[in-house]
Amino acid sequence: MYEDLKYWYLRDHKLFRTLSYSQIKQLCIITGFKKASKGEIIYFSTSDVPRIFLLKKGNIKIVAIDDDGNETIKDIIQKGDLFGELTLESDNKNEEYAKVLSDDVAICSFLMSDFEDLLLRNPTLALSYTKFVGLKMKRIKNSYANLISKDAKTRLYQFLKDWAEKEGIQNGNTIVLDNYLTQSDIAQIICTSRQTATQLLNEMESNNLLSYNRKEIVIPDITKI
Amino acid sequence: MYEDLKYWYLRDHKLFRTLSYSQIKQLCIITGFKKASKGEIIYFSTSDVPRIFLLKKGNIKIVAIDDDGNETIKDIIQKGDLFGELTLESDNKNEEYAKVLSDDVAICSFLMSDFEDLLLRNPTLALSYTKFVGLKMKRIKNSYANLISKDAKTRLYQFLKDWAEKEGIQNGNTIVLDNYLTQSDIAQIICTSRQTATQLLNEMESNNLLSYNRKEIVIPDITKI
DNA sequence: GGCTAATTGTAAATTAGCCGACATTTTCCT
DNA sequence: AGGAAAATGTCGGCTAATTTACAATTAGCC
Repeated sequence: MYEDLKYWYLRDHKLFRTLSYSQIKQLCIITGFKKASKGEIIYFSTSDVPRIFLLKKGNIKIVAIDDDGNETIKDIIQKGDLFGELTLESDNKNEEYAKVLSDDVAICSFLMSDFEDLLLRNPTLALSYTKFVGLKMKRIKNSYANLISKDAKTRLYQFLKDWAEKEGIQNGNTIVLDNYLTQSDIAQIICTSRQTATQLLNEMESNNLLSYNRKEIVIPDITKI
Repeated sequence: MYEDLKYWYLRDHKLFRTLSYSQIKQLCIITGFKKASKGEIIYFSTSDVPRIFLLKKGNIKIVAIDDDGNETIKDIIQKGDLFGELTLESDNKNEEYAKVLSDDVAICSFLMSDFEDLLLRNPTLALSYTKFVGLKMKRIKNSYANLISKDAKTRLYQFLKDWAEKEGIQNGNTIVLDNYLTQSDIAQIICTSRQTATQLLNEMESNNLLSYNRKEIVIPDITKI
């Protein structure tokens, strides 16, 4: 992989903004690079050395399989997100894989040990990273708090609001979302059955709260959600 | 507050183990100290400077109040836990308070800015802290994963197992838990109604899976839970 | 000791939403 | 183009669990 490309990939991420040009140049910690297209499944082979991944392009979902063989969506990773063992602790016993949601994705990865060394040498970066992880935790807490003691409808509304805020293209009160999720995906994220999600979405559609199709979701007035 | 006490309070915590005696001595970042007794409510005044808290003794619960005035238990903090804005980002808009569960507690606190400076000066500490936060995140993820798509009974069982593992006094397969929670607390933690929790606990009692009273919970055989 | 508030016990009514079963539509692949 | 697979739409029965409502017990306090 070209040095220049590596440079840009890191430079681009807000986490590395605190570093100077020469510092980034020196890193060269990116050791892996991968492209994949829609529907592909990427396994994080547990036998391998622990890695941290950086999604450069596209969307993927992290899926876990529990003992009963049920799939659970653990995370939706978007462009620019770091993922993998953010805790800097490898634990090998979890059965997880990633599935590509968007047309194609680009993922680069670096070794956890390299990243740790880097953090040790750059206290400012370490602090940014700490805040980064903390922020992620807060988001998880919030989204889970949302799941609990609220009914499916409220959860769907909240999910749509969050999604709109994060990725929606806003025009006045109108929001357009690039819909790379199936209704089944949405159902899993808000922890309900596929049928209930379908029902609620259709209900919203008849109430003119949104218009749904497989390509995009249009919310005419986000303030009504 | 005496320097010696401060020293021991920090030295005691696994997070600060990486620091030398003299380093800890130099810190003196503890700026607040508080004792409180059962039932007391501690507010984290949002007008105040952002702080990080360290629970030295006892148990407290963090309670959030949502828009409808419903109480939700956000966290149970145990002896030795750090809490507060672990994200190192202050956000002022959340209505949270802490309630003392055990007979009495001791809490010390330090300023977030002081702590940040400390992390900048000690990259190793920063790394430990990140792992610490990461671990907490992992625990939260797991406990929430447990809440979802499992029924109330399974959730109660899992909660008891976790509790037993964390704080139970084990003697063979028998576990004794110091019960500082009410059934209503337990219900909130496992996200069910108080009545359902009561019912399930009584059901377990009649099946000889545990014996419950307000002081302690005895689980004769943890392997059966 | 006795009063009050908090906690725990119990039961019936009601409901959200899961599940199974199927039809229909859309997308994808060769 | 055409067939298969995936995604979406729809329905009714079923069940866990919430809600409402009240009784009984225990703890805390003066």
